[in-house]
Amino acid sequence: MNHPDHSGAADSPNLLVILGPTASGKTRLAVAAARALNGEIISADSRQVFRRMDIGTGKDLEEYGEIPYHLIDILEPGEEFSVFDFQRHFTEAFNLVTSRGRLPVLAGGTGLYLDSVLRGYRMVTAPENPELRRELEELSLDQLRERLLALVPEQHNTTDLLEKERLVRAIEIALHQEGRGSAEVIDLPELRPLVFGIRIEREIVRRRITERLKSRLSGGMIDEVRRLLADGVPIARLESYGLEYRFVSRYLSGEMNRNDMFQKLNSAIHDFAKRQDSWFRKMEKHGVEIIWLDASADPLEKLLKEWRSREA
RNA sequence: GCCCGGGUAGCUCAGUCGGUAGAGCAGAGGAUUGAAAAUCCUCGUGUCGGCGGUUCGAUUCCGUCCCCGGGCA
Repeated sequence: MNHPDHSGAADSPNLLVILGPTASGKTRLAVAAARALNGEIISADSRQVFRRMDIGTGKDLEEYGEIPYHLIDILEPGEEFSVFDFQRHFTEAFNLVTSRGRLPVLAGGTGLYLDSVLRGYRMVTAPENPELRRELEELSLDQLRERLLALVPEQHNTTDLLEKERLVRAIEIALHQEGRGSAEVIDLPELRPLVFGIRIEREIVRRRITERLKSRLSGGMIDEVRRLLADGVPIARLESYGLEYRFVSRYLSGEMNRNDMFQKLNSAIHDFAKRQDSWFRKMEKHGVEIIWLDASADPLEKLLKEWRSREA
C-alpha cells in the first residue's frame, strides 16, 4: 500500500474532521477513515481527556486497534482542562502527526473545542495572578461584573457573568491580554480542513442513547463513579463533568433513587444531543462547511470519495 | 347485570360555582471564546370520550351510550 504524505501539497486538505452528536458512531467512522487514509486520531472530547473515566465518556478504546490516538487519557480526573488547553494540545498533536507524514483526523462532539480550532479562536496565555485574585476576592458579584464589562465592553462569553470564579478568571485574562501584545497567542497551525458531520434522525439517536445507557449502567458505570469518589475526586467536580458523572454521583449520595437517576440522566443526554446539533448549525452559519453523511448509508464510502476528490 | 371512581396536551394530572383550559414530565428551537457532556434563554389549541337535552352560551349541569379501574352479584 502506498500511503500519501500529508504534510505537503499546497491546497489539498491537511485535516480530516468528523463530528456528530453522541451515539452517532463517530469513533467507528473515524477509525475506519484513519485506517484507510493513513491517519491518526485527535479527539475533541472534553471528558475523554481524563483517565479512568471510560464507561461514562464512552471511550471505546478497543475500537481503535492499531490506530494511534491523541488527547485521550492525558489527565487525572479533577485536573483542569479548558478550550485553551485543548487548542494547545491539538496544535501539538497536529504537528506531531503531520511530521510523521500521516493525516490528522480530528473527531469528537465537543462543539466549543471543534469551533475553537475550525474558526481559529485567538487565545492568549494568561497565568494566574495571585495578587489580582486577592484583590478581586473582596468584590461582590455586581462589582466584578462591572469591572469585567469595563475591560471587555462587548462581552463575548455571556455565560461567564454568573459565578465569581468565572468572573475572576475572565478579568484575569482580560487584564493580561491588555498588558501584553499578541506574542503569547497560541500559534495554531495552518489548517485546510475537510469537515464531515454524521447526520442521524433525532428519534434514532434517542433510542440509541437509551439502549447504550442501559448497558452502561449494568456494565460497571456506577462502580466507575464510585471508584472516582473513593479516589478523592471531589463531588463538585463530578457534578461539573455533567450527565453520567453528575447523575450517578447524585444517585450514590442518596439524592435520587435508581429509577429517577435513569430517567433524568436519559433525558439529559437526549437534551445534550440536541445542543450538539445546535453547535454544528451555528458553525455552519459562521462559515464552516460541513459535508453531511447519512449514518445509515455507509458513511465511510461517501467520506472517502469526497476526500479523494479533493486531494491534489 | 348493579354500585362507586375515572375518561382534559405524547404521558401523569389540575381546573372551569356554565363564558371553549394549564402545570409537571416528554418534545422543539436558540445562545455559547479559559469548567462547555458546563451554564443560560425561549416555545403549550387540545373534537376537555361520543351523541342528545337545558341554556344567549356546555369541557363544566342533565340524560344516554362507549371505554378503563375497583367493588357487589
